[in-house]
Amino acid sequence: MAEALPPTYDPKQNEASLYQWWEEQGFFHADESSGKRAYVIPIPPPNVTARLHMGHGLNNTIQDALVRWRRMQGWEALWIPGSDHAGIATQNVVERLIAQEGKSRDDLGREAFVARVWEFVHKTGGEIFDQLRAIGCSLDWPRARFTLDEGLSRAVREVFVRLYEKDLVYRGHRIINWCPRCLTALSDEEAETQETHGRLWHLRYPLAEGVEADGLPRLADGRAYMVVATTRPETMLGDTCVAVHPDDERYTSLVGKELELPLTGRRIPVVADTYVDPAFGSGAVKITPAHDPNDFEVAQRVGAPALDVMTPEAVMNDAAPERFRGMDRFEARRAVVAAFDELGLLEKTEDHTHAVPHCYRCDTVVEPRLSDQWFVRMAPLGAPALQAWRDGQVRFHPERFGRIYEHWLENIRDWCISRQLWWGHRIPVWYCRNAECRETVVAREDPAACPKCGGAVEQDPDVLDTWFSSWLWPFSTLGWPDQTPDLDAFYPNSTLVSGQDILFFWIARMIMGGLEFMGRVPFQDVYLTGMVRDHLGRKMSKSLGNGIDPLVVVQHFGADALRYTVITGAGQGQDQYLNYQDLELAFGPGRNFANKLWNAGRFALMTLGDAPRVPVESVAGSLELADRWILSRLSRATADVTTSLERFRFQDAGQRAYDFVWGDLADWYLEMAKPRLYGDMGDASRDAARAVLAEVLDRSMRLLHPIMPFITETVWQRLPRAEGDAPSLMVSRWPEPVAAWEDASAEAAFAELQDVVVEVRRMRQEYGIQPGVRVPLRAVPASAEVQAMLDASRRALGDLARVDELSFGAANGEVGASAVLRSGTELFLPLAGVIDLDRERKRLRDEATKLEGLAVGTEKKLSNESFVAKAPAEVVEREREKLAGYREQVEKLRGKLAALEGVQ
RNA sequence: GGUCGAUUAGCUCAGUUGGUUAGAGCGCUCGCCUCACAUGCGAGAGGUCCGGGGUUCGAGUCCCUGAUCGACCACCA
Repeated sequence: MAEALPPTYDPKQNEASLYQWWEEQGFFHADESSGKRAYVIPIPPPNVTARLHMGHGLNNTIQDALVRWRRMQGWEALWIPGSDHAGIATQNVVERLIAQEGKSRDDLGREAFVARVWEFVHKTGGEIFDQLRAIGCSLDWPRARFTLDEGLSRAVREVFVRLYEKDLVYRGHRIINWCPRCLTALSDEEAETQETHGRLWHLRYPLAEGVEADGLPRLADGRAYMVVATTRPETMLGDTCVAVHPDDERYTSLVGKELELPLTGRRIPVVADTYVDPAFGSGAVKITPAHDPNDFEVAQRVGAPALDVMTPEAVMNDAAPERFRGMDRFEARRAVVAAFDELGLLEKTEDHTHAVPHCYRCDTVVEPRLSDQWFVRMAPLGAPALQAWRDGQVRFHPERFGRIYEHWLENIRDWCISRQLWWGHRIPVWYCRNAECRETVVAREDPAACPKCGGAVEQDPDVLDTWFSSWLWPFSTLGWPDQTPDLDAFYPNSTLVSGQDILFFWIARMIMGGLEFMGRVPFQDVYLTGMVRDHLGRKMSKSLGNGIDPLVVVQHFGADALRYTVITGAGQGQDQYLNYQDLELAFGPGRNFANKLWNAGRFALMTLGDAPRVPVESVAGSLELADRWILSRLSRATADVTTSLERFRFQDAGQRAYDFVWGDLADWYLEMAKPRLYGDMGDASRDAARAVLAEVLDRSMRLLHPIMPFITETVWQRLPRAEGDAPSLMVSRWPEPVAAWEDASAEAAFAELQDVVVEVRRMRQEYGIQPGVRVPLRAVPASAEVQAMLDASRRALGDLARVDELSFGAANGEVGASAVLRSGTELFLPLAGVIDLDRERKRLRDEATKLEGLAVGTEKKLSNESFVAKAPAEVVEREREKLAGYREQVEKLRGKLAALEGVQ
């Protein structure tokens, strides 16, 4: 059996088949009727057309680690897979596809286009699911959902109708963010502001003919004028007034009078509104109600009309003067500025940095546009969501995101949910075509006719924002609005793991939705991951070509290596940096760790063989120091890993398990146990070592399973099974710390042993003693206890240190290498003739000097009255002990030096 | 313009409520193909904890301030 295992672990041979076995065995399935406490994670549904990237790799690994851990702890753990129809994104992809055939969506028509998108989704949509399988995600596949499937569509419709009935959804004629490329409205969140270096143009608006005023500058022809500043000069074509502050004395006499709007021949009034900041620019603001949200509000207050001068594509329309018609907005901008300049109406141009909103899907500059759209009234939904956080019903990790959430909710604005797209949930609103009636029908079932007049109705052509289905995810996936067994068992969910970028898009809205429709927060904990960046700190992106394909990593390093790397690569909520040019640097350590586990397993197979598992309790009488030490360390590691997971400290959990397995178990215990396991130390000793080794390895695999599921299962399957064990590690029990194993004195004694061994190795290295050379070691232990420990570990110590003869006794000033350990134990290697005595003298002197320095520092500290008076007694006591220790060591070193005096 | 992060070894990161000589991995140097593992074993070098003030017996840790990088929010045209 053992010989069959190659010395190097090959993840490719294990992972896919292991995953398939888990899935076939039904281990991923959560039973809604088990009655066990439920642990549920709502997956952030990836876009249906998405391919897995490192961001998915990170947050799905964390989710899987949590689900696997809770499942092992005995919870009914549910993780439902799903994907998002991703309205704009998917529609854009398909539009590009058909564009290659020389067609537009209008050529196809709505029905055919939507059919085409479905076809595309069915063909490529499942790809990301296979990729999640490849990294080991234990998702309950038969429960997979899609935001546009029948059930979720019903939930969306129910929610829209309910909100309409409560007057929380309404149709409004407002300025919204409009993408002139996608030709749809966007929510405020979908308009991403980018810092842009632009210009601020100062334009002169002359007073209209027959209007006079004092104190204004004058043009060459004698007309007085006002100056307005703008970053978007083309919008002046749609100006319908100029606003000044009512208290601005420069302009009070002008309020109510008219200006001539250049290039248009229109006369527009000067109005007063407190929105204007008199200190900024000229203190006069051009008002373009149809193309700026603030201007729109000012116009509403002062009763100015709105004049839309652009087409949906942001091309100047027929309302613009003829010479500008048909011009793109940026072309018109240049033309307007040139025209002002020509007329002597361009006062000045300044450089100006400001935030410009861009479409989050295609990066086109957003054009504010006046239109009819559907909105959700957010204030009534936001208040309970804010309160829930304040009450501690929802907690963010890291905590600071709570304040960001709070700030957003306190300033929440209504949510524009209608999109002028074809791919998505059609808005369940019908309008009566009877011009006399015009009834609006909002209904759960499609109406055949107008309920008021019996006339024909037509459905609103728009669809809903993609996020309008996502915010229902935690309960819509469980069958809501029906009262299903799943909903009973699994709502509320438990933990949400997500990127920070969708805190507002998704997380905050889910909390609002959960409270509104289910009456309870959808989850208690929210863990926000940082971003995966390249080694230069840049976002990974297709255009920069600096991304890392998780599947390539799985191929070359294994899923466990990927998972280990992302788990241990960043602190809570911190960004992670990975070098796409050197995958070995990033993922090598994880692969090596998996290989370490593999080999620990091989070692166990070779030494434990097919012998039945013996419980540790049954060998309690013959446990040796190393046994007691490793069991104690294991219990503490178990407690630490569990605590770290509970606190969402994944990096700590991974690191702690790694340190235990590699640093304690592999480096020390396995080495010390070898002679015993080979039978050199007698049967009792061997049996004790076997029992302990089996126990410790078993528990180590359990501890690491949530992070590295494949290798741990692979090793665990080959270990001797304990009575009544589960068929798979993934459904076995999470280990508990064992108080009875924790043994401070064993740990202290073993630490002394480690000191001895390390020191011997150091001396051998220092003096270049070849591995095969036998050198006698003498040790003068500080106490009978250490003496006993050294005796007990004699064989193991010899093996580790590669010192074949050990003799314990006084060194008597004999020439050789020597060392004094922290415990006071003195080591001596008689090396006359082997070593350079001058070098040894120097080493001893240096060591003594260093210790003297430390002693002086400590002495000074202790002679400080304030320290002694104010520091805690135990701290002072510790300092005293330190000082005594330093002095003792210095004494011994001096003795050694003296012994070397005069020796050649 | 607000708010919030980050800055510790060449690189990627830990460092719990202030308290032994600030840690790990990778890289580097040296020695090892030692019967689980060379994806390994052993030893070692390497740090003004971003700068400047302050509080304290004591500061990587707390306060103030500056710098650099980053994120989020924001209607100053």
